[in-house]
Amino acid sequence: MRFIEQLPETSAREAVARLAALADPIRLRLLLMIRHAPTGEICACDLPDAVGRAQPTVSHHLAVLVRAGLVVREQRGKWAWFSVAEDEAKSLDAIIGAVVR
Amino acid sequence: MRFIEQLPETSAREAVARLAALADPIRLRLLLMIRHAPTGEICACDLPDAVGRAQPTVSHHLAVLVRAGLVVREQRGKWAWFSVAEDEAKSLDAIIGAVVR
DNA sequence: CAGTCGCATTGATATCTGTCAATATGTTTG
DNA sequence: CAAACATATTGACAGATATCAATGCGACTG
Repeated sequence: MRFIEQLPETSAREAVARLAALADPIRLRLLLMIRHAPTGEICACDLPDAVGRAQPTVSHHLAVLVRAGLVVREQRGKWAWFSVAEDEAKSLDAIIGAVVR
Repeated sequence: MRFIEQLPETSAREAVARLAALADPIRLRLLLMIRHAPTGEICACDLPDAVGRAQPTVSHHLAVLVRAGLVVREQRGKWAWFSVAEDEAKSLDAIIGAVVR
């Protein structure tokens, strides 16, 4: 582990971006629902009701998670399915375990 | 590990608060400097120069870290010293290790 | 005890973010 | 292909946040 002062700008920005993506209650809930889904993925159609936000709001939050590279979107027919990015699963579990009491 | 949907409101809020405290480039740098300081603590007097921000700005960010419970402030004579909260060190290392590439 | 020094607080401002209504886009189905 | 449906995008707005100059407040020091 290097000091962040020595990290290239882009790595520091990406680290903050990942943290910022998690630092919202709705996104954290979305991410945990996806992470713990029995099949490993969740249909976007279920999410607005699940988190109590309007459809565009959920879409926005999902876009943030995808843009941060934490979540992957797959269109399957009419529906969009979201799963945790494979190479992020370990990191996410570590972060969540460290941050949730 | 419980699902966050089942967590009491306050725990969810605290989790997000810890993440939000880290989700800023200046605060992340401050925290890493404190965490990696040879003596385990750093004098506030060195920080504005170290991160390239004005003194009130740094004071503000330090206050955020303290309020989130990640960092402890100790007044020693004229100077204020900051160290990582003892019970947060492990969690912080886990988070930082998972988020910094 | 008056002056200086270190840091916090206040106030002002610009930018960012979460939210939803309205609308657009793309997919399925009749 | 037209209608219906699922999701994304746009636009608007309120609230949060990062920043610094100015100021306040303790604590040392001469």
